[in-house]
Amino acid sequence: GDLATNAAMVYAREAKQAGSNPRALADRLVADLKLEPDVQHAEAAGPGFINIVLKSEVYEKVLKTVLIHGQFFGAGAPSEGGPVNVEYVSANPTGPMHVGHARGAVFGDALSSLLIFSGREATREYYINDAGGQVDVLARSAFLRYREALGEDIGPIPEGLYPGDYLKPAGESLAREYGSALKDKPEAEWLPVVRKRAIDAMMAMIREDLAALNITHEVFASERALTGTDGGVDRVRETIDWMRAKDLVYQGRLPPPKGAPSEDWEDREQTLFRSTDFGDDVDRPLIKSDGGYTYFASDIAYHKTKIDRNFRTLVDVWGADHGGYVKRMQAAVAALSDGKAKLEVRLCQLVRLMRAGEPVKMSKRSGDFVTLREVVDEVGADAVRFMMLMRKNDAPLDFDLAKVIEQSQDNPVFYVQYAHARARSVMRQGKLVFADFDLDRKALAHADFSLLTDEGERELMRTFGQYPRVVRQAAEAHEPHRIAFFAHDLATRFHAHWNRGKDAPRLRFVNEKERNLSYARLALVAAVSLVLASALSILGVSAPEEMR
RNA sequence: GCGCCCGUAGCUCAGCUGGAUAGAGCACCAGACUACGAAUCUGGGGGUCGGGAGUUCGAAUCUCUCCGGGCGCGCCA
Repeated sequence: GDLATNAAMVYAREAKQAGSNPRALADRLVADLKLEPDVQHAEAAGPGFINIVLKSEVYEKVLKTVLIHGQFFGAGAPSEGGPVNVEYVSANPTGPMHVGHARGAVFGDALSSLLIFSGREATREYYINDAGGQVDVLARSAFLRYREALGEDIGPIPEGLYPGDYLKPAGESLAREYGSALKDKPEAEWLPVVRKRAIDAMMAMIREDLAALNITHEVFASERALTGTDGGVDRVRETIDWMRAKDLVYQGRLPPPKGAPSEDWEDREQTLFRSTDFGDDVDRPLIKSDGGYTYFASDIAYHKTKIDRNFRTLVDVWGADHGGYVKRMQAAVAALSDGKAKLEVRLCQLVRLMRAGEPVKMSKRSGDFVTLREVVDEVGADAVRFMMLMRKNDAPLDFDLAKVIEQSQDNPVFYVQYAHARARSVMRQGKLVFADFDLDRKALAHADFSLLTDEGERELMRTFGQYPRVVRQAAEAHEPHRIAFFAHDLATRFHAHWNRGKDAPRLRFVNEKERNLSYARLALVAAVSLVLASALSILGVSAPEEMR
């Protein structure tokens, strides 16, 4: 592939420059290619194209390499480009995770795994939005549950509060610890206590939701801690002062907003970040009229901690509804790092949860939304993860519960897992027929690969021979879905070749009369299962020995 | 009005960063189980890659411009 492309490019360039005879150029290139050590045969095809056949040693080398390195076949050389900071899941700690959150979570997690696999360092971070008004609403909602736990009839949950049952345990725990001591105090006194308890309870729940999806973060950063409101250093203030000293912040006025006319618009002087100097459309306020920090201000402070921790490559995974926020955050990172650090933002489009073709309604306010946990319990973590990764992150995703459980070919998770299980099954069969076979992968690496001459076998080797390249390119492009498609492709070719053996018994992997050939073919099957397992492990999906 | 994302088979989506006749799955039609696992496979029909212009030897891919959809547009996070 690469060779032919390069040849075509050289051909085109020279043909253009010299205006010389294209045919002669093609012939010369073919002659050059034939001298390449890996090339067995080359011939001119269409205009500007050359067909190349590789020597069989190339295939044998790939197969041997897989068997020697196992699941780490395709892993890159140690880090070039420095450590990467991957921030994902921006769920507010006001309730359980829902399916929309899962997409960014799975994407960020798989991206991190992919980067690490390809030889880079990556740190997974979760930014807890626990500083705004929403957590006060959460606290008031929890306070109701607290009174309820004390035996009070609280009636229907008032409009504007979180109605979900998930706050009941927090209320009960408050009742156990404080009895009725908080009940009649003014809000200003109970709010901090209840808020902390509620946030902790919600974060514990979210961590469980994440764990159910096999997602872990190394760093949990609290916005509230950055603002120093509960004691501690006010990092946001420090950051704003630091920026002011560098003339990145000034006092000024903004033009009124363009879109839908807002009635509460009030022209006033405020603290602004010069984001327009770094590519943003308008300068952005850092301090609200009530004196509190804007979300942007604390987010800047948070990203400064990343730069201070020597990260120069930052990846943030957000929901698509935060798209309007990208430019200003990139401007901030550029300003904070003198342009040395780069922030890439991957936006995840919405997930539409479906059941048998019908959209499932999800409304957080009303409390009747489908939680991520419910979905994971219903279809399993593997299915959720794989489905989320079978799409580019910037395309919308329909997630149909019925189809995921269906376990048909409509469901790529089972298709790929089945290929792996089938490969393992063939290995077991081989051991049954030839009890003395050593099927350890390093032993298999000494099989006689020159016996593998069938085109279907060659095709399999060609396919997983691409794996290192796919990994490298997926890592560079920050696109873990390519790994999912690669795994699916390899699974397809393996299933196809397996079925060829059903029609033509001589192609079967295990033939009692063909001892050496069977051993070589089992080596091939082992390689398929190893590469499939490797790809699945990057995606965080299990590679089962059998399909139950 | 402005910014970002998307538009590829009836449906859901790939397309290896510009290469050959644009590919899968679902659905539809016709086939393969006395089984190394049929949760699989084989074959078939189905396309002006939203429209137009440009760059290039060469465009689904890059640029511009329309059309259509999604998200966002101080002091919500």
